[in-house]
Amino acid sequence: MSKCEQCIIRQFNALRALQKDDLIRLSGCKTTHTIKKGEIIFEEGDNVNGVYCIKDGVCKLSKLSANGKDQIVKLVVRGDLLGQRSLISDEAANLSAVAINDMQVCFIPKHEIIHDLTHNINFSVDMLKDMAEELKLADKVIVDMAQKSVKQRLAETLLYLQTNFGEDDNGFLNIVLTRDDYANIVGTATESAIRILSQFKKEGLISTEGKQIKIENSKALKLIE
Amino acid sequence: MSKCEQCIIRQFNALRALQKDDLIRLSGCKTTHTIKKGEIIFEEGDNVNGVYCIKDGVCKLSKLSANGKDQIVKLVVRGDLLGQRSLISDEAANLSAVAINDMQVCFIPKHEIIHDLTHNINFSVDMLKDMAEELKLADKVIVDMAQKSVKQRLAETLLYLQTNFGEDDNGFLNIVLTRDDYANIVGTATESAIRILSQFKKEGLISTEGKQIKIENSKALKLIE
DNA sequence: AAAAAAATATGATATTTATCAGTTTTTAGT
DNA sequence: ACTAAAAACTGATAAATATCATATTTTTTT
Repeated sequence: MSKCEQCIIRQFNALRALQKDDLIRLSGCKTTHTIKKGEIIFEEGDNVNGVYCIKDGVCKLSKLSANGKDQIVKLVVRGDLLGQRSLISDEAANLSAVAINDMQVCFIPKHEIIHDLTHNINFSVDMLKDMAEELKLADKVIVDMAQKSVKQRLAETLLYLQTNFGEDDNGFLNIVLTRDDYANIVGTATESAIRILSQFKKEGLISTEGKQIKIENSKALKLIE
Repeated sequence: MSKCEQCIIRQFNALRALQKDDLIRLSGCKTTHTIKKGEIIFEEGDNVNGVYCIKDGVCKLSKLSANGKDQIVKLVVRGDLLGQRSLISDEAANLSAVAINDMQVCFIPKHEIIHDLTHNINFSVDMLKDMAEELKLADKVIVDMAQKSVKQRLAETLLYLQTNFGEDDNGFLNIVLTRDDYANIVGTATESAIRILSQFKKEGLISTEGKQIKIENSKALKLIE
């Protein structure tokens, strides 16, 4: 089993603030898990009882709305923590987490995190900084949802995926989402998302091969209105 | 000048975690301000250099979108802190803050807050809890924006104002917003907000007298779809 | 490899929301 | 109290988006 002291992933989140002895303690109580694509990590209302540190893979954080549609609020990726919001508020999960592809995660029990939060001020301040960044991003999403068209949001989502996940040797986005996921990220009907992607394809902005998407003209995508 | 040690407002925010000697120190460096309705407290891009503790009044936190419309992200009220997000991230303001009615605020310089954040773990954890709560609310707004109709959002906004600001002796909401503000909260065109309010009036769900709004049938408002 | 299921795609149409243009009412300033 | 400006309102129309129906393609299961 890998050791927290030697894990480089922690540099990407608040765990970077921990010292060697803390990390050794974490190593002793953490559990490592493989999560298959499509598996539910936790659902709204679940007691999470700890924090996941994402070593590899991606999951979607979503919330079920009254009309039965899932809204994806955030993609959680390698290096991110998962579950810290609920842990800090000491509440059941507010969002559901579902794996988008195969994942490797470490689970750190709640009491260990609480211990560090209440004894290591660097850790709590770093956690606070991470949370402040998340809040800023959430505010941006609110404004985009309220003021931009579905087409603009879908174009931005594609560009976001390009910059954050990169492209493979053939130029396809390094993350594969269903059309339904795209719809649930931009907040529209699945048919609408499909239609707009088809339109982008016709206009030569993207090309597709099954679920895979290649961005052909990112400049034009940025100019969509 | 009033003293932080005796101020009850701090019970509503993270400042509750501070001890008497910290509060006396704050009292010595804080400044008290009266802000008139419509005045700008800070704008996107400004360096805020501290945190405002709202003693009275309400302000809107908004962001200008590309199409020139302001999106109101949050109403900041008595007891709330203002400016802490930017301070923690050590960035210029991400949102603008404008007074919706006359306000009384205390301004606490940045270095004092930083001092407490890095020396008082109860304070940083409390700040973290407040921020986690804000993030949860922001996530809810994202889902509402994405999945609910303008009419639903406007109905919910009215109910939110009723529960959070209450009503005066005549039954009018204890907060007065312009139709433009309503539009900027729900993320729609001003005319659309006006039109829906008119419709609510015709249906007997609300009544109005100038800018003042009275909720006549909250049960029916909850059932809007 | 065949069958079943799921996902993608497209057309037709309905509904929602934005935009433009103009009127009336309210508010603020002198 | 009068005037100018701002805000609220309404109608007509255009544009965006959702919904329903159905066909096709892709993926999964047997």
